[in-house]
Amino acid sequence: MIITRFAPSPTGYLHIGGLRTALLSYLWARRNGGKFVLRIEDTDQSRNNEEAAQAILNAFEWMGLEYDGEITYQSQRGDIYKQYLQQLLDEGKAYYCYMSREELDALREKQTANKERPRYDGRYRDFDGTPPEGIEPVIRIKAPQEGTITVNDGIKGDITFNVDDILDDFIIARSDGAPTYNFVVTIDDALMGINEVIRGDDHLSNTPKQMVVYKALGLDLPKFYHVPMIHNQQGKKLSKRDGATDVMAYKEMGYLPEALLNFLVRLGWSHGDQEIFSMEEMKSLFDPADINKSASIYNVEKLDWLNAHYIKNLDNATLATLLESHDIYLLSHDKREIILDAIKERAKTLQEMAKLIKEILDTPTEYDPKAMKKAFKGEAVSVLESFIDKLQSTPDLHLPIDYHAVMEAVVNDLGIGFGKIGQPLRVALVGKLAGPGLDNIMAIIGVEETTKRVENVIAAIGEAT
RNA sequence: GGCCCCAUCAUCUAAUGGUUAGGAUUCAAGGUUUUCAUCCUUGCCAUAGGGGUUCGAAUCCCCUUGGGGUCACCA
Repeated sequence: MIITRFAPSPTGYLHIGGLRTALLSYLWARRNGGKFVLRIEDTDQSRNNEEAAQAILNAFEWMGLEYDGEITYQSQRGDIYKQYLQQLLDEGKAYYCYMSREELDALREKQTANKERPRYDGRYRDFDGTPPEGIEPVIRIKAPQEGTITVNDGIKGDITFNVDDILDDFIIARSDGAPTYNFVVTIDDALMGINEVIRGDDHLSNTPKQMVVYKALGLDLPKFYHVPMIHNQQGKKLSKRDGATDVMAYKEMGYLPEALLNFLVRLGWSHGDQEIFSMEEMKSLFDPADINKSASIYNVEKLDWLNAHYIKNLDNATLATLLESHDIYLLSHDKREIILDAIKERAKTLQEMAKLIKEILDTPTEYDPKAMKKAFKGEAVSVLESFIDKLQSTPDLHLPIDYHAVMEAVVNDLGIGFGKIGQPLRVALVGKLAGPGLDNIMAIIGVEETTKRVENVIAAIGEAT
């Protein structure tokens, strides 16, 4: 059975790049009927906090990503790590190193000055003398000192490192006894039965180290997939300065989870010419082996297009529910269907939808001067007056077609084109020259409010002249 | 700087030795729409450069250039 994982360190919110590797791991597990587990890497006490872990969970919930089993917290597994640390010590595969930070720094400085690679020189590797006083030792692992290590990556193929270029006896436990990242990741992945690791390729250089730990512990290696990074417009790794990187910020901006997931799965992966993927399709089609080797640039325009697509295809009840977090309450509004049908093809985000709905529901408080100038030349005022008369004298106005009939009657009576009434009426209703169909707007706000808005604009024209 | 990775339209990608290099987003034009948006049609735009191998190269090899990642008692 394939078991994948997502292992964030809770130092803040869930990052969009993290969400992507989580999604890919999730999809691959689901496609294979395997498991997708979650591990919180909270070993660094000073940087972690509970809110951050909760924020990650919230984002998972919003996205609809379900993990299997219980969450593993590294902070609760100290005893396990100690046990394996002791095992390596007992087997002579790791050792105490009494070098002080100052000595280490000095060594590194000297090496850098000599244009050598900064590395630990192994001075305590075979030490059996009396340890110096007053030094709390770190534990280092005996890493191979020659030869090569090859990572068999499922995306990039075989990558061979020269041990001499990249390794030294790296620290697996700090002087306070706390185990380090490359050590605990290995133990956890192995103990949790994770056999397929899908992670960002910024981890590629960690992999040889982790392989050293796997080997020392006699554990089976998982299959690795190192997914290329997401870059910003400048071609650099996406960072906080690049705008929205917090997954939950997308909720606030009015993006739908399905749009964001669809967008992320298509970054670096494709299936023929298909652009739209439902969750079910992703689960049955995604394969990490098909991921591109190159980094991809994060491009909001495609996300906007996808989001608009998903909004258009959402049913109105769901839409109304979602809009409540954007201060629009339509669930029991009697014109709900007309409103949403009129708006949902015009917005890229829920936030934008909310704005457009407010523009219809709220009486305009100001008029775009350019629109006024353009709409109110010639007989516009008297056309509007005729329209109001007709409106008042027509009974049973409910649906958009009813209002449309009134407009039609007026243009026929006066022998004018639709534009002659459409433009001034539009300015009266929403204050500008763009927006949904006039018949829809009037059906939503009703005869009384329509009349009021027309009277308002006529009054405003009177003031202006 | 050492090591590693990468390279097809502006962007996301397809084409696993033979295609007029395809699709999508963006942009532009036209149509539909009283307007705007949607939608439909059309258009613009790419194999980084140089050498090989081959009847034939975006595809395989080498070099160059460019970009990225990583080098902690962080994760």
